[in-house]
Amino acid sequence: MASIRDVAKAAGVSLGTVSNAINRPEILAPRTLRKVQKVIEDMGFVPNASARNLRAGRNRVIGLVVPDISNPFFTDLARGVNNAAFAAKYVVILCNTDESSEKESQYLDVLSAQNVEGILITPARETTRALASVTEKGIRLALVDRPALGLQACSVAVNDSYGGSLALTHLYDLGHRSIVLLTGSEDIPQVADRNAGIRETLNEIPASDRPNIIELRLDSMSASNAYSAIMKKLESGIDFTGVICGNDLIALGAIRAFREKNISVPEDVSVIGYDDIDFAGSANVPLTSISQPAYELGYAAAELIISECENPERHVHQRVEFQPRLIVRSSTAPTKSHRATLKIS
Amino acid sequence: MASIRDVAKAAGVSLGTVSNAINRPEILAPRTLRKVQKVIEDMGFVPNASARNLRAGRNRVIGLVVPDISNPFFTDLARGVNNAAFAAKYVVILCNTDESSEKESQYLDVLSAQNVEGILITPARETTRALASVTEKGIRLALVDRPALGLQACSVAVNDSYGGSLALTHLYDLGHRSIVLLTGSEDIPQVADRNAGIRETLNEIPASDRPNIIELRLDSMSASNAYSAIMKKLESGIDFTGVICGNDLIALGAIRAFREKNISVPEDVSVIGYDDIDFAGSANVPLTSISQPAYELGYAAAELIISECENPERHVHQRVEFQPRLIVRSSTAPTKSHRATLKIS
DNA sequence: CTGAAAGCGCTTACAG
DNA sequence: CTGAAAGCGCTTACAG
Repeated sequence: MASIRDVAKAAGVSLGTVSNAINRPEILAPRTLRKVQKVIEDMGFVPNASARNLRAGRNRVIGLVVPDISNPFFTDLARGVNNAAFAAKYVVILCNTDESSEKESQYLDVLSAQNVEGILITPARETTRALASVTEKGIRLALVDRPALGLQACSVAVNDSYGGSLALTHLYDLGHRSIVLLTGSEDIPQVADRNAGIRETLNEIPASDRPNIIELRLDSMSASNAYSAIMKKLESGIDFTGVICGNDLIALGAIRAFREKNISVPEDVSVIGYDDIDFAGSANVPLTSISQPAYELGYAAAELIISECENPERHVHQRVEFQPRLIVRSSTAPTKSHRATLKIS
Repeated sequence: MASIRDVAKAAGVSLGTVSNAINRPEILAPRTLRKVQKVIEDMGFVPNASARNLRAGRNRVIGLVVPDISNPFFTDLARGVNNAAFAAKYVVILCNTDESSEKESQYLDVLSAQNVEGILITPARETTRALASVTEKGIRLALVDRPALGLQACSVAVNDSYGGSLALTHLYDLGHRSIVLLTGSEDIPQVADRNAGIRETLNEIPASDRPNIIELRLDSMSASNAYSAIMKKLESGIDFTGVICGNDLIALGAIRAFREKNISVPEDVSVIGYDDIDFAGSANVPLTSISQPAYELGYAAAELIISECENPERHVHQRVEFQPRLIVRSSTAPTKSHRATLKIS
């Protein structure tokens, strides 16, 4: 590889002059500058980043650690992070942990060995120790979709509790009073928070009018699991008019089960999803869903950590919270009795 | 940040000894080694990567440039790249170009400024010049899902022409003789290759028995576009029994249109998708599709470029080609006349 | 087995 | 405006 010394020799100037041509072109005599630039161009010279970074004491690299990049939520998040980084001339190392906390801590070591300036992470449960040791090494941290739990770090999140509340309120307003909650394990913080939001909202409703909630837990939040769960539930008849789903795939699986049993959505049963995946709007029954601003979340997280890297002393840790939004499509409708009521009034 | 010099001072040894403790622990006296390791541990010391890389002349960083990380194909590809890199202790910088060749060339500059050792890229059309200049700078290249076009580079690809052939042969074997080809612009190389595969296979069939192909082109390969295109096509009646789709979303959109017109899939019309996305198996009508080994593609590409980085002189450029696979589910079936024929024989 | 020294490629005061 | 020199943090022969 050509070095700055080769360029200097070829251009007949000193080594410092070449460096100035690259970093402070305005202080060179125009003729000298042109001469040097031409040689750089001709040789295809690119300064050695390691040497530059060694001098500068920084490298404009950040790491992004996610549990599952195949999940559309994290894909969008990654896009947001990338675009924010690109705009600030930073670069992102992507680390996909496949939900394994062992792999997560290995990746943290890799990133620290790379001396990244900051790490954006949606940590697995119980990895606060590994994270604390990262911050001790002077690497800045921003937590995505998780509370900071006493760590010196910024965090960005979606208000999941509000998301749960949105879903329940929507069905409640449509007159639903018996609702299936079809979701995953409460070990998943997002699931727990949404359920908490649902319970809270429930308690604000006078007991006489309070919807009855039937909880069904899925091992894995997939369409096929949801299909089976609803098929099984329907064996004992149908004692509900609405379903709140943990994500859109669950909603699609549930709708398939209803259709197979000739139960019409939304005439007989309303179904609401979560995440508002790309496909939600093009489904057979376009899905009502809760949209999470994953891209914005990633963009904001990257901006936070980059601003911390650029201005460590002036930086104050903060928590940014985004609100999910209800997207109403065709999979939810007023209950029959509610429609009747509406006609009367 | 602590440096190797601080560690040496704290441990009461020379600077070279600390370095040896890190890089060649076996040559130190056990007592000295333990002493130094303890200090390293206590201080949370991490060697400066820039300095190491400057000495070593390499940094174990590769770049991955993709047009759209939201596309499940590229998401899976990225997972493969990441896992291969992780296994080889490399790290991946992710670059998402949003299909813009301007952004692509900016990213190439960024990556070259970072002095990555290699770049994996699915290039936009007409960027061979930018790529050539990258290789001139001594950065190794591997092309993903594109021919190398005279570049000094390895390449990995899926045999798209064979994929097209698989789809056509499947419908042909089921007795379909009038088939709609619902796909995107031939400017997209994959689309062009698949269509070429279809035409080739067509020509191998005796003219008397050769299926009639009706081509419909979509501006954008989305479910809603496909829905509209099929709705419009059906206005003039139904003169086909099968549909070959450019991707699974198109297939899902088409099926929705058929259902709305009370045309049953697969009894009246067979529909075959492409990509075998996660959701294909859980759709209302589980989709027959062509599966592309995206993860494997990424893994192989990363392995190729890493082996080139590790052994530049022994390396020989190569092209690795993967075969797509036909995944038969419930959206395709024999035509009615074919079923009759089967009964007779 | 340990320690002093050279050098990786660059940037930036500093003297001219 | 130009050029010689120091030093960023590390690794690795080399002498002891």
